[in-house]
Amino acid sequence: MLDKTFDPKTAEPRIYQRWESSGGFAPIDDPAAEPFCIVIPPPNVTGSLHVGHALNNTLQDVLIRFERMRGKAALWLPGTDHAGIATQMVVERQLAEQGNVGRRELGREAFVEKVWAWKAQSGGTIVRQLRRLGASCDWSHERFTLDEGLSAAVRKVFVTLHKQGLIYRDKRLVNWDPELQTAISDLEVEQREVDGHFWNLAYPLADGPVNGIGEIVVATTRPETMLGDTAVAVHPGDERYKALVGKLVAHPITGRRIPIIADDYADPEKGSGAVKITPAHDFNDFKVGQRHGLALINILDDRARILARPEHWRRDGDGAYEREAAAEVTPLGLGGVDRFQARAAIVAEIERLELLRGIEKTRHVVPHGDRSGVVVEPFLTDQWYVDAKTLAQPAIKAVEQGDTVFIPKNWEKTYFEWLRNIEPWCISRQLWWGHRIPAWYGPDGEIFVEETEEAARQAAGGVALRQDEDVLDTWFSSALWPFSTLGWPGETADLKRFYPTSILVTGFDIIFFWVARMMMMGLHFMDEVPFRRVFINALVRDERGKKMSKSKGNVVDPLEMVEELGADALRFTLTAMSGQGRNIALSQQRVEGYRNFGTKLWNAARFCQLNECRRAEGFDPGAVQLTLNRWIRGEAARTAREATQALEACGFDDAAAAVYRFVRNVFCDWYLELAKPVLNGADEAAKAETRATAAWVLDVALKLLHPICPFITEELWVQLADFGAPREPMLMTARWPQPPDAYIDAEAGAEMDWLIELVSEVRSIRSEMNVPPGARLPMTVSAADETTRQRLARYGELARTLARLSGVEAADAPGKGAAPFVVGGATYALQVSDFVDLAAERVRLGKEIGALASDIDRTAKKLGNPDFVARAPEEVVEENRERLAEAEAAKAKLEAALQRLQTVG
RNA sequence: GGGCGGCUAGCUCAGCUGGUCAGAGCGUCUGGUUUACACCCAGAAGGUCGGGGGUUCGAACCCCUCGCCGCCCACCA
Repeated sequence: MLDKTFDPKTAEPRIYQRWESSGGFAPIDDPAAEPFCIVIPPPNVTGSLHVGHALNNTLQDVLIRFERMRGKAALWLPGTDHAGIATQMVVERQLAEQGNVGRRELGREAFVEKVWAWKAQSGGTIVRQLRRLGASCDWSHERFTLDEGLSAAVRKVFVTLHKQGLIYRDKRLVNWDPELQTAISDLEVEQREVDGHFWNLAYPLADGPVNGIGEIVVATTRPETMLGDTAVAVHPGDERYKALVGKLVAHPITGRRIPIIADDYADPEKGSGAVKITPAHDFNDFKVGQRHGLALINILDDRARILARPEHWRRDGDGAYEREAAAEVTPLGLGGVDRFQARAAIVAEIERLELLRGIEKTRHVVPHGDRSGVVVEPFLTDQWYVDAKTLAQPAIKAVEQGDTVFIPKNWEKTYFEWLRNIEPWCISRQLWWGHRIPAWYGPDGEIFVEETEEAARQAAGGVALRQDEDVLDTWFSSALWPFSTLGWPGETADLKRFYPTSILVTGFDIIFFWVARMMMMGLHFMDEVPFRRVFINALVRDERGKKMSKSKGNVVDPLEMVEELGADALRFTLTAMSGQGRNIALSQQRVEGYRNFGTKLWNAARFCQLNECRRAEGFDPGAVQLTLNRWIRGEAARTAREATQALEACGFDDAAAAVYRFVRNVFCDWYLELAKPVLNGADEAAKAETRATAAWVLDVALKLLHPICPFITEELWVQLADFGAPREPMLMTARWPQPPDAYIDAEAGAEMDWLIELVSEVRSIRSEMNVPPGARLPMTVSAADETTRQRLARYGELARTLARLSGVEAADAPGKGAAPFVVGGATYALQVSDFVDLAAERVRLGKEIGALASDIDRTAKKLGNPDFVARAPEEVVEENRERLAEAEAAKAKLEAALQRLQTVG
């Protein structure tokens, strides 16, 4: 016998153990089976499971379990990401907390060893948590972005792209994070709005006033960058400054003579119309500098402190840079001073020189590093770039053609927008944790890009080489994930079988970071999209629509919920709430509700067990006789169809709602209740059929629920293994139900609907009339049509039980002190005379009649409109006619009843 | 500045290609020892579908407009 309740805390880990040791997570070894593959969005190896992971992985597991049960060779390929910057930062922080020497003092090798140690120590956490959630990943396929195979793939891709000219080294401005002291990509820059100032600075003309103009005023929010100014620009059409173009100004601080140039970039509408040009510290100015052949003066070191000796660079016609001997020494003793202190010092100096022409407060957006949170500097360095523009073209085309489809589709717009405006991707990072760039430098700075040091040495003719110090952006290896994890560059059976993968499930926040780049790399190296569909799941947020984050303290810990209420309950909640394109606000109450649902299911199974509802050998649901059983078999078929279609279309919430409703509101609320009299009755044949049907329906329900709440369903499946005819030993690998549509029996459906309506109507009146629950009431039927008479003959007994009636008698009209109501083709009257408050009853009838009257009114008006009758489809018109007739009949009956009540009263 | 999404019962949300679409869950209220389940059962209340205009025989659903809210991209004169 089943226990009273299911205890997820002890049962779930036990069940998971059984699944895992069964080998059932691996794809079935049947060459004929259709492959279905999902690669997991690899979480940070040292991370832990948050609600977003819980949602994302629940949905993947639902799909994998669904397809596995449908007989496909389902592979859910798990793994983790080394997460370069994030992990390195964690370990650095840890070193600091423990009072150890820092990364640089420790040295590269020792530091990387520390990171591996940290990975060994905490790397298992998230994987354990995924298991706790019930994720049916094939752990034998687990990969890590820094493992040997994936590292080989990274080297191969890098070298190949380099040889194809799609990866190159370039000196240009990058987003530089002075805290982490590394370049970061555009995507890792976060624009934050902050308070700031416009400082209006006067630059005196170097050779005296022109046309009476002695100075030119520029505005800046970053006065310290003026140390790197190499021009002042005005708009070519700006009459005010026309005469000044070509003249020189004297740099207020350094005295350097710099030209006034004409360039469209200067906006006459903004400020004074003149703008200082600092090519080495501003992306726009960089372009202006290129157009005008300006020198670039780098004034910052890699921690964004002012250089004592600025670096002067000049670009020749081939785009090569040449360092000019720096004549200048940074004035005012600013060498080595922090950028913000320098800013204050410069402003003070300008003020002292009486060249400050005003300060305005402003709010403006300033780029910050998304990891470090500090202000990012445009910084002139040598970095490796991917020619993303070229790789993007096939990626755009593939989605345009529908080779890969986004769900919901509108995310394609976001995808296109980014790819069509893509910039070169800076992939080198000045970090130590990651894939070291496979490039070596010869004594004269020649570059050799090869997969191994040995190959590079050979290419170099055997001279001593020095490997590039930098590592690759984490997302570089992530971009290869769909094929590198399947064994590429080896020509493995997995790769052949499972690439392209079936679907990617991820959040919209990494469409650029990850999805687009996987598309680019997948198409380039595999000549085929990496996945057929991309499902963008909702983002879990707090109640204010804010992203959950540790710093805000609004984080819900999914594992706490799992511990308290079970993984099934959390999974059901997330699945049911996963409506597309929406945010999910997780509430404890909601999860409790689904925990309760699990208990409900458990008890339904217990009921079946108590009533000897064993699976019958050779049972054919298509052959059942009883209306009740024909009805529930049809409802089960309909639900199976709904759930299947919903899951095929990633309608997770629809699937969850369909099976929930079926189990709770159909099977438990009505079928089992209606079955009770049969099960307790004397008709042995009916009893046997009902028992077999109930057992069959329960199994169907367990199967349909399994992808969403795998634990409790598996437990019931196993505990009922010996309860009747044998079936598959494990639910996880049992076959998904596909009851034929022929099981749907319209006649049985109509009769049960009628019975349900009749019982509900009686219950409603009893409640409204405050009839004591225990009281059995007589009911009369009048003006019953043939159908009703037949149905009453068949189900009167059932109705009596469920509605707690003492009897159902035919009568000419509702009797005195009776509460009338209309269902189908008859008027019923519940004898509530002992309890009824006549006034209340009049009110009730009045309300009913009123509702019918307004419905009649609306419908009649519609039908009275010649345009409606003429233009609306015939079936819609007919539907309205029927509706009107029914409402009018019902209203007439109730009015007659009310009339009688009046005279009695 | 460009773009996207949202605004439907107290709360969180379903409502696909316009015609039973005004719904669900939770919460609230009322009443319940019907032998599967109080993690339960039965019943009820509650919304002029953000405002305005338009198209249509007919609009929560299409168009325009306004108003909030959120997000993404760009932007340090």
